[in-house]
Amino acid sequence: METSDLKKAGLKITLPRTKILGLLEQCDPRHQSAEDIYRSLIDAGEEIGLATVYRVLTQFEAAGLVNRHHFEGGQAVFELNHGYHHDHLVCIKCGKVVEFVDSMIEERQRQIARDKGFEITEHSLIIYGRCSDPQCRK
Amino acid sequence: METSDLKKAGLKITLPRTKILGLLEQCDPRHQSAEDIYRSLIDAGEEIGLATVYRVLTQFEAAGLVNRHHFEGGQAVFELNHGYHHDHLVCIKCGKVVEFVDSMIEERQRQIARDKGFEITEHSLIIYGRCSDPQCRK
DNA sequence: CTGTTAATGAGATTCTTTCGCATATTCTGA
DNA sequence: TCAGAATATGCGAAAGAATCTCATTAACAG
Ligand SMILES: [Zn+2]
Ligand SMILES: [Zn+2]
Ligand SMILES: [Zn+2]
Ligand SMILES: [Zn+2]
Repeated sequence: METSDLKKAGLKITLPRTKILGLLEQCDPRHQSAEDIYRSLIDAGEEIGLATVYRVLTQFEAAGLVNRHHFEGGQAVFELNHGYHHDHLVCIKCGKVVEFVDSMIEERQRQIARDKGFEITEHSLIIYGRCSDPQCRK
Repeated sequence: METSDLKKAGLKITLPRTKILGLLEQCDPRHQSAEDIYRSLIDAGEEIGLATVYRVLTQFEAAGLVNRHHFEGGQAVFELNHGYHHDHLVCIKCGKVVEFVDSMIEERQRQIARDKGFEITEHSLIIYGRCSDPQCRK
């Protein structure tokens, strides 16, 4: 992901935008809330406002650079769009997020929409559970 | 659904609870927000507080009488639990909600969770799109 | 460099949901 | 039937997430 993508989206290349893009690029917490990003930047000594983080993420979303998901529990999470659609498994204990794609599920959804006379625009599939960490299985 | 279910849940049989249960019983708008329910009751001349509606719905949910879903757009919606699990198709134009069940999708989810080492507790599958109404297809 | 235009930060604001508490209602069992 | 204890209610305040307003600052085309 590069700053040139910002240009393509008609967005000026500004410090806040490049910083946020930088944070979104990390793979470790691929799914981060606006507040997570804000905290990371503040803790790193950057001067940025929470409103800017929300604004920028919303613009990135509109430009297709980022996807927003509403997992349970308050804040939306954002992730860099890495090209292919996927769904999520979320651990209700530790918050771990695992991505998956299942072509059978995708196909069945298309079939169901067809049957019910719907034109799909998008979908959200989130499986909640306890991950394999022993701490989470207690 | 009867007031005896309230007793079973350890809840006193009060006017607000029976009124809310009554509204949830209707099939027409099966999926209603707390505010929808509040408005219906106020418009019907009942004296009730919004906080009570939220409180009661949360208790109903805890008792397994009601399910809460977070469709896009602000408020959560509630529906009477009619025994069997189902997922939802939501029209982004008119808000129409269609329920469906697909055993293949359900099975694939179990399989995916197994593969990833997750113990499923629940899941949320919402398909967004435009329904067959010509108004919604423009 | 400089002017125009867009972007930012801070705080106020909206919207949804929950809390706290004084008052009112249930319901038990005398 | 009627206390009295235990719960529930309504109201307003408060919390939490996200957006808006607007004066100030930064980006970048020329
Ligand atoms: Zn876990
Ligand atoms: Zn993801
Ligand atoms: Zn429609
Ligand atoms: Zn439903």
